[in-house]
Amino acid sequence: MDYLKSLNEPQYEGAVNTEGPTMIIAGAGSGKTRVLTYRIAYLIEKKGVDPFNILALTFTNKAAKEMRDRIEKVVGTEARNLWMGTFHSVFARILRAEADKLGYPSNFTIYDTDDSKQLIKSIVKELGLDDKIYKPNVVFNRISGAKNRLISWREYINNPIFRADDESNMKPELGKIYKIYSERCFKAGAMDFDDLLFNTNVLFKQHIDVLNKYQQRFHYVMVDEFQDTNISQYLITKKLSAVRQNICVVGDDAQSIYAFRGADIQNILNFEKDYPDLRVIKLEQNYRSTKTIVNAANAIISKNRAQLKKNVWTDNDEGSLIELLKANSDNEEGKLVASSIFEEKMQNQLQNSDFAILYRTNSQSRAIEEALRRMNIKYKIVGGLSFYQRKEIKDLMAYLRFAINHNDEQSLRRIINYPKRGIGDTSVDKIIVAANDHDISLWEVLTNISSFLPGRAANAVMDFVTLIKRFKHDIETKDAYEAANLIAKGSGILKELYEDKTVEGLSRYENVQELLNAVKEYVDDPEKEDKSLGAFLQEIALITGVDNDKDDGEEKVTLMTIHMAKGLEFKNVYIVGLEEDLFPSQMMLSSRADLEEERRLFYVAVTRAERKLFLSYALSRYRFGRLKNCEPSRFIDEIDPMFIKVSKKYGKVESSGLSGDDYAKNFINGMRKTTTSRPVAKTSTYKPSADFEPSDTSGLQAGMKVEHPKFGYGMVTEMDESGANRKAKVHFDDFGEKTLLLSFAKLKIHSN
DNA sequence: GTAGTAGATGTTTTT
DNA sequence: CATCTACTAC
Repeated sequence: MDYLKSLNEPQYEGAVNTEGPTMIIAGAGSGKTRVLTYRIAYLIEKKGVDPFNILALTFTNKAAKEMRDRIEKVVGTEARNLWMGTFHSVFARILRAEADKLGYPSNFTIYDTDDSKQLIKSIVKELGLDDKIYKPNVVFNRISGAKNRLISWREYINNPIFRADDESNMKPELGKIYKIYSERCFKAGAMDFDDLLFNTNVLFKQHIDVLNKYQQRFHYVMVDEFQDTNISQYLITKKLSAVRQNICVVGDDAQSIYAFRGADIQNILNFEKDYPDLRVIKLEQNYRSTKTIVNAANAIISKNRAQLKKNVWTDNDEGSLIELLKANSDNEEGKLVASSIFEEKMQNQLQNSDFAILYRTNSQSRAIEEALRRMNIKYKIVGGLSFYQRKEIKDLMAYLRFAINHNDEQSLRRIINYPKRGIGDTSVDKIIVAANDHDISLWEVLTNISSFLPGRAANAVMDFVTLIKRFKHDIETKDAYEAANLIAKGSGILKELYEDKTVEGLSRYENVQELLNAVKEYVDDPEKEDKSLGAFLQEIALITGVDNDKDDGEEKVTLMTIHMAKGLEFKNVYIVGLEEDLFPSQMMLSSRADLEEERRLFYVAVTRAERKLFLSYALSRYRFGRLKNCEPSRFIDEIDPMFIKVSKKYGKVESSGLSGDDYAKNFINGMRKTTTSRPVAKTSTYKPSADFEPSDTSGLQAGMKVEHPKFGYGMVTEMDESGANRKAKVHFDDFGEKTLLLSFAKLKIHSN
């Protein structure tokens, strides 16, 4: 038990108190994974628990794999038998085994978000509804939200509150769409991500014997990142541990960043009520970061209203100040960051892998990438458009999926006319309508197509059916690799891509080959028992971009979204694009709770840094083909200026406006004006006059009336000249109180 | 009814 | 900037 000696007191408590309900509140960088790892190792080694009886749930496959590796290092290969994985993968596995009890085939397809949205889109179209009002995104989120709160379509339709809510949002048909969506998924033998959890709940509720079986199996249940669980997930773990009560959850309310996915911070805040004899352990010592970073992070999160009491502190050095870089444009921002990395590397003997660049949205990576390439700094992007989301991969996967599950509507839509075989949209719509109107399966329509379509189209469909039957035969008689190869060739996808000699076409062809290689690797892996194509598809259905990152051993700077940065740490971290409306995102600013989530997101990002933290923002950004004005993020103001050093070295803002890159872009776009302003928030009717000319703000004082090009008229309530930047608090008529950095704010002084 | 093309149109985060 | 939509020609 040597490893236990390396733990501090609360960590040790967390590792050895294995019986009864336990909640570990783990501040950022406090060694939570370590505690969880040793806890499991302790159970196996000291308590002699069979790994088969331990269930450990994580949020990403990566986290699961990492923890399994770490446990394996301590207890050896026995750790392989642990039930460890994401909620989705563990319960998909259980659902496959019990699928018949819910009326699903065991080879059910898993729809990703893309599939779900496509299906919603076609349903909206079939119902003759306006897709400007019933936007697939919005409808999907509403359905997803309902499922995550375990509200079935029946309950949804019968609930007057939802109805009233939807009607006031001008979307009275949402319940109907939810119903049809659920029915169509069921008919297609498909579950979406939320169904994996929703249906597990249904399974455990309807089949007590099944629940009992798994209650008997899992003697110990552990949940990592508990703050990110939604109700649906929480209830599953609660049910599973109901008999033995050995449930241990680890989390940090300050790091809850998945509310948009239904994560409910109340889970962690209310856990105590559900388990009155709960043991609560707090890990408050941060081992990762400097005092400056810990304090700056605490400053941000302390502004949140709902939180658990916790005092994160560190013994580490004071460290250097947080550097604030400002740039004229996103391209210049990229250059600043790239050259800063270059210098840091030289001065402090660091490697590329010591650096991470974090951003709020994936699209922000472009400008950074360009700059890094120019300075010849190697980088890798984690996440983003994952391999399995690429069109060519999805196409081939659709063939594989459909050859296994002949009722998978979304896959059929993808492949029935790709490559082109003379079956147009109208025919496809007819097929799907026929299946629904006559209440028969898609495959039945396809195999009896002459009753539904006129001659020419029917012939094309019959050829397609023959093709699929052949593929099915291949799958049943050959291993996954051979079958996939035959399907790639037989479908015509390989030929289609091979003939495309453009750069993109070439890379698509290579990607398909890459997928085939992945199948081969799977088949050749001695640890995999089931070598069928079905088994392969099941395994990769829940794999995402992060898990897929291949390491070729080269030292690289890591680029990723802040969400992906969870659980990682780097010596130097750059957070870019710290602009109002981008981070915090304007889409999130509908309520105070949403702003709190953005703060937690920022907190997570900040605490990734071990030694140095760089914040940067651009005053204008080239997005979606347009150049837009930006303002520095309010988060900069929420950190005590004591911790910030405005970098003079890099942040040279020239008054002339645009850098070379942007001039070039403007020229190409034929734009004479340097910038166009961002659209104003919905509630506002304010439009700045065309000749808006900012005034000199040097004499600005509390009580003065001002005009802002975006926020309209307001009154200065407070001036702050103490820090590096002069700031003014302004109460705007339409937008409430804002803090403005005066060196950037475009203000017109009207009177006093 | 299908295929090809020119023009319009969004754009958050992840399992 | 890639994807979707509307239009035209077969």
